[in-house]
Amino acid sequence: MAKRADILERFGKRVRELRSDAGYSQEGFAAHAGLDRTYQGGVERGQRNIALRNVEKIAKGLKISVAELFDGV
Amino acid sequence: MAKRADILERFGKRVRELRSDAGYSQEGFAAHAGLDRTYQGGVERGQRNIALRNVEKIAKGLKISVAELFDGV
DNA sequence: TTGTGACTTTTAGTCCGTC
DNA sequence: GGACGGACTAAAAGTCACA
Repeated sequence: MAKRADILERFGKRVRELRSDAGYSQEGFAAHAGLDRTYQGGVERGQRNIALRNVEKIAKGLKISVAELFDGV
Repeated sequence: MAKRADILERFGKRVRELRSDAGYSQEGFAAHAGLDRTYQGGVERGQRNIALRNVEKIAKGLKISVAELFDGV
């Protein structure tokens, strides 16, 4: 599958920025958002083709909209 | 799993609007975006928890950014 | 032109761990 | 605090025939 991971990488990078700006560790944020800690790490590394429901969990965990989460992605 | 399908439904509705505003049928758009006709239909009906790579296909098919696609969702 | 159920294959997503 | 691996289960991807 995996052609170029760009959208996943850009998304992961964006999540990492927002998550760390919010003062969370990966593990802390994952617990907060209701995700697995290894999954969160994989998303931030651009290795996970995350589905919409989990995108929403991240947006909610960051207290922003999904559109904002994709801003610049 | 499935709590309320809202994000999927709202996303599907948004896709349907944009797709039909762009003058495409489901079938025509699906072919254009590289998806199956019935898959596209399922997305628009909020029945598919679509992952990021396919979200991107739809955004590209509509010639907008993913952030724009989620605008108002 | 779209909805829908059913189906197989692939991958998302969880959970254990180590470095 | 984060990267990464293995093994597993749940669910997404993708396709079909029929309404």
